[in-house]
Amino acid sequence: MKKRRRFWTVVEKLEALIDKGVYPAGSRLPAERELAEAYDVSRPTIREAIIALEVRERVEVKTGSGVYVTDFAGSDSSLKSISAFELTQARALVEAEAAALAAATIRETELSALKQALDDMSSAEKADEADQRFHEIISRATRNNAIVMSINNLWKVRRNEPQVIAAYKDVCSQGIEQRIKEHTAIYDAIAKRDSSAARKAMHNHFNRLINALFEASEAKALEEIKRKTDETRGLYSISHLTK
Amino acid sequence: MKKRRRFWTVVEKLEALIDKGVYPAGSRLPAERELAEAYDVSRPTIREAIIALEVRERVEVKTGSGVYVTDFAGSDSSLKSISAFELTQARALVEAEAAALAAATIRETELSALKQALDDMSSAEKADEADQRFHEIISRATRNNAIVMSINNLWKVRRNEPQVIAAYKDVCSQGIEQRIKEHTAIYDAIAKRDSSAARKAMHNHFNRLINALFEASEAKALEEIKRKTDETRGLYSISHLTK
DNA sequence: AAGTTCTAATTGGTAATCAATTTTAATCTT
DNA sequence: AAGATTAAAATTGATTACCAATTAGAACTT
Repeated sequence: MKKRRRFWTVVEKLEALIDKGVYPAGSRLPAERELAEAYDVSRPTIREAIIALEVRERVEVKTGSGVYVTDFAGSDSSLKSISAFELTQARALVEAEAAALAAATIRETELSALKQALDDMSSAEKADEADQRFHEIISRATRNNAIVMSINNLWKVRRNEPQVIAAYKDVCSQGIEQRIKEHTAIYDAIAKRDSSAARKAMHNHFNRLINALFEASEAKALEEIKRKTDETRGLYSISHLTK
Repeated sequence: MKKRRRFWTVVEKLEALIDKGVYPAGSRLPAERELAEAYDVSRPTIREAIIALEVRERVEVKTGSGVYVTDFAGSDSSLKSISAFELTQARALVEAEAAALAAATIRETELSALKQALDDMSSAEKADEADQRFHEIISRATRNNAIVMSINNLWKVRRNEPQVIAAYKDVCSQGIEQRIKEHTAIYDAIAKRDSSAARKAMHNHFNRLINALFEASEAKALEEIKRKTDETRGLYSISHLTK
């Protein structure tokens, strides 16, 4: 599986070095010829890699001078380490309002699709997909592309941020019937076109999630403390001396 | 000002042709050598341009076969034509909740910065910048990076979507004292740590904006109708015959 | 010390060449 | 004639070598 073009591997290596701080923001990269020798590729290949980094706005090329690392500090604030708590709180707020809106604007066909998603949540293998579908139907039912975009972006964080994925992993699997119960409440409220009930039901759903996240993280924190304590205990223990 | 590297001009031309539909999604671009001749540059330069397009995910390169245009239809759904109404509604919902949260979590230093932004709104040239700063301080005061991200993304739409820019242009300039009044109400509510008042004040602010947008678009629609009517009248008029 | 000039380093860009891969067409086999 | 095999053509992948344009810094002059 080495069919990828060479410059991509150079891009990855250089980007890793930039992220690692070996080439800090504002600093100059080694000359193209040096890089070519260092990575054992030709100069055009290095040029291609630099162009890729330039398109990604990681570096800036100054003719006759060199390649300089872009100051990327604030620019990538969109991916500034979002925790599972933050994400869930944000989702609670946005999706609750979306549900309230959707209760007023949803169509019959969407309502039946929502029911279908709810039913699909019962089967274990479809559950996660159905969950996502459920929320997406509601977001689209708002007839507001800005809201759809916002919720989509939050889902992107949900899918891409490692710490979020890890945190949700522990929580999602447990309490399936509880999850279905909450989604049913959301569905019922929307079906009744009751905006404030829909908002409340959605809030309730996410509240439970946040609490579950809290408990899980508490449990993990306790475990961590215990582990460290054990380590320390091992360090200072004198039991091995008396054995 | 032609210091830009050559491949960028090629990138622009090719991207324009792709957008225009000359090279539809899935179709193959001409061979590198043909492109090199067509744009009167060398083959490496064409390669660089293609790499730039590849990094942007506009094309896909298949070794020995050719360069194919990526199907970009659904991928860019995040920017699926958001109207000023949609954006404002979404901002109303999200920023109102942010204000409610911020009322509980804001610090004194942020509060004074908020006051500063409020004062700066009085001077005409700083007004827009101060407005943006005002809302950003609130979003950051939530201590929730997911919310900050969501609001930032909505601001991106605000700044980049042409139809949104045009719609806001007509509205923002008028009613400056009204705008300050609304922002003062928001500030007061947050300063009092009154979450529901902050939410309400923010809602009120955006409601006025939506109404203003409505009026402006109505006025424009009327104008458009009148223009078209005049055109038609001119077309069918017999006045020029009797003159 | 300040400004100027020159030189070396660096990126910008091209041409020519060969390798690897894919597509296409021709050829062979059944 | 249909299908499989093979060969050729087309295309991208990558390198070497070369020269031009720009920049940074050293050396020089005043």
